[in-house]
Amino acid sequence: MSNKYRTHNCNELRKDHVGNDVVLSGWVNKKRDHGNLLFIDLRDNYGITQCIVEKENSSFAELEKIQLETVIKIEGKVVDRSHETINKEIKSGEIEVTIKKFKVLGTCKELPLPVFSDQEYAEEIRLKYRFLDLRRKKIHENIILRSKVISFIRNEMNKLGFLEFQTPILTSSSPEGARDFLVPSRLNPGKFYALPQAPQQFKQLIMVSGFDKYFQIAPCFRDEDARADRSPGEFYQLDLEMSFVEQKDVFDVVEKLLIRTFTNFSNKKLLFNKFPQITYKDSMLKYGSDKPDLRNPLIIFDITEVFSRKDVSFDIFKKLVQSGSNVRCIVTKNTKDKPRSFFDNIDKWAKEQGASGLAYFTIEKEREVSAKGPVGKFFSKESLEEIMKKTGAKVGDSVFLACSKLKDLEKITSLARDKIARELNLIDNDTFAFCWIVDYPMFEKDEITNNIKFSHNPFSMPQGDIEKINFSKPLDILAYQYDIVCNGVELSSGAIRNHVPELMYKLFSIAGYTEKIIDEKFTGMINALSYGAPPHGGIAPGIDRIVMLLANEKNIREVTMFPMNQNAQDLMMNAPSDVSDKQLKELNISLKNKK
RNA sequence: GGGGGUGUAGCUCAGUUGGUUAGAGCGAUCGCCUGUCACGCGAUAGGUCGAGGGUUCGAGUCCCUUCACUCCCGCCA
Repeated sequence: MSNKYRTHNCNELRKDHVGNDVVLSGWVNKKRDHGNLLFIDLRDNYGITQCIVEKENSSFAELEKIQLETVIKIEGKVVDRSHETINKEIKSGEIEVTIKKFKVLGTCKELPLPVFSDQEYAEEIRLKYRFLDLRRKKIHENIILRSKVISFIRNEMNKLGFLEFQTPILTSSSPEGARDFLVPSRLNPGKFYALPQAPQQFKQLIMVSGFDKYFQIAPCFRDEDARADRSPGEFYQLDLEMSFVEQKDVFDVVEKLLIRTFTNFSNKKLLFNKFPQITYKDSMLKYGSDKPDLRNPLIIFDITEVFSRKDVSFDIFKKLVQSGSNVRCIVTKNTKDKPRSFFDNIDKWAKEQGASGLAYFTIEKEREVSAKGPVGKFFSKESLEEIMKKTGAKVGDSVFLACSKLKDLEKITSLARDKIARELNLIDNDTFAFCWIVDYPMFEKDEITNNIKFSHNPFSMPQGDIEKINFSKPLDILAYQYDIVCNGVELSSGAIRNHVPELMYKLFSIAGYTEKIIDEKFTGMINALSYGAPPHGGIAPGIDRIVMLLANEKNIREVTMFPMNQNAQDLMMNAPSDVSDKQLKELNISLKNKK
């Protein structure tokens, strides 16, 4: 491509072009002014070309004063650089362009933040001037990576026989799940659309419509509070659904896709080429979480039973155990020589996390096995041997113990597992460890109300023979519901769906929904399932988190072009904002507390 | 809704036990400089120390309130 702005881009000229007259356009990345000789690094999306102008040139004075980040067009000749002046850092470093003429295409005011700099700077200013921030190398490359990953995934999905469809953005609010974003309807006063939290019902309807395999890079909207790995408001999923499949068929497709994507875009090793499948129950016990980081070799063991032994005199824990608490522990290998401060810091850290601390002891053996450390004296030789048998701990290892009610216990041991591994440097940052978490329970008990509620997706298929499910023990019902986790990051969840209307009514009734409510709230779905629905299932991996892992970023805003801040405000566009009285009137809305 | 961290020049930061006129680097402006690539050298401008209140002879520093940003908990089928 050659036009009045450029004959080449800023990463195109090489030794072969020496002698050519060229036109380049781009941003003034950097100037180096030697008084009678001026270097200008001209930058565009593709790279940098060093341009040079000498005092004799009539443009010299003007170029010398030009503000960084001004957009200019230069006309000049490509010249060879002498051997000593070659810059190996840039691809065009063997040549430079002597400027004959130049023209300012876009002026630039004094910059609120430096573009050419590796400095970190305040989020607020970055978001307000996102267009400047996005010029910076790191984030510019992240956004390009994101584009490439999405395009690669599209291509792979097409190859796997999936069809891409768009689903509505203005849809109906649903009673389950996160808080909805609502959109008032002008033509239907007093009624609201909701933005989709996911195209869940639509993708199932697509299956009922007979399309067999669907995918979409789908925007999802949930009005929940932000986290480092969670944008407020909106995010993207690779939403996919397949008909006439079992769980393993979904797994095959997704494993194939993720392995291809991750090997294509990262040099990190995959710890497992076949993703291990861990049941929810096992994961909660061994890792204290349903999103375990399997790069971390530490495992949590339940040793509650040990605290009913007569030869254990750890009375605080024993009393707690009697009142229904559990004891779980983490064993660290060969840590007998770690300084006291190592253990105490972890105990102190645990207290900061809101736990009552982490007790610890180290197993030693002179004549016989004994435990050293503040609580070591409470354990007899035999009780230690039982712990060693249960946990695989050996002489020289240390045992960290926590005791509390199950939910708190899972939380603190999960955090401790991560903390201790980081302290001991046990996590290999150059690997990706994927796994499936499977066999989620269909229901759980609401801790506050004590009511039975859906633990995940209410449209999931319960496991087992439908005729034989024992609905009187809902908490024992497992679902064909699964998550993918990578390096402790929850990448997606999915399920084989319940396509049997009678079963759906039954399950919803357990969670407290009458037939009338279901008919009202899930009209489209329940209706569709009554007209010949195929068995189907799917999953929806989070695009943003995939790109985060590939870009090695801890914050989702580093892979999002125009993110909102933690308070769900777009500082660049000034959203959300006030609207006119006319707009409100049209929508039949009056504000309760107007400023 | 709750807890932690941060807030000093356009940007990144320093600022001791509360003590004189609040500093540095980058950027900006002006000057010098022909081989740099984080060019170099010299000078100048630039401050509501987030805001408000309090303690004190005296507050960037201590206390209270509040705002903004951020991390976490809750929340996220």
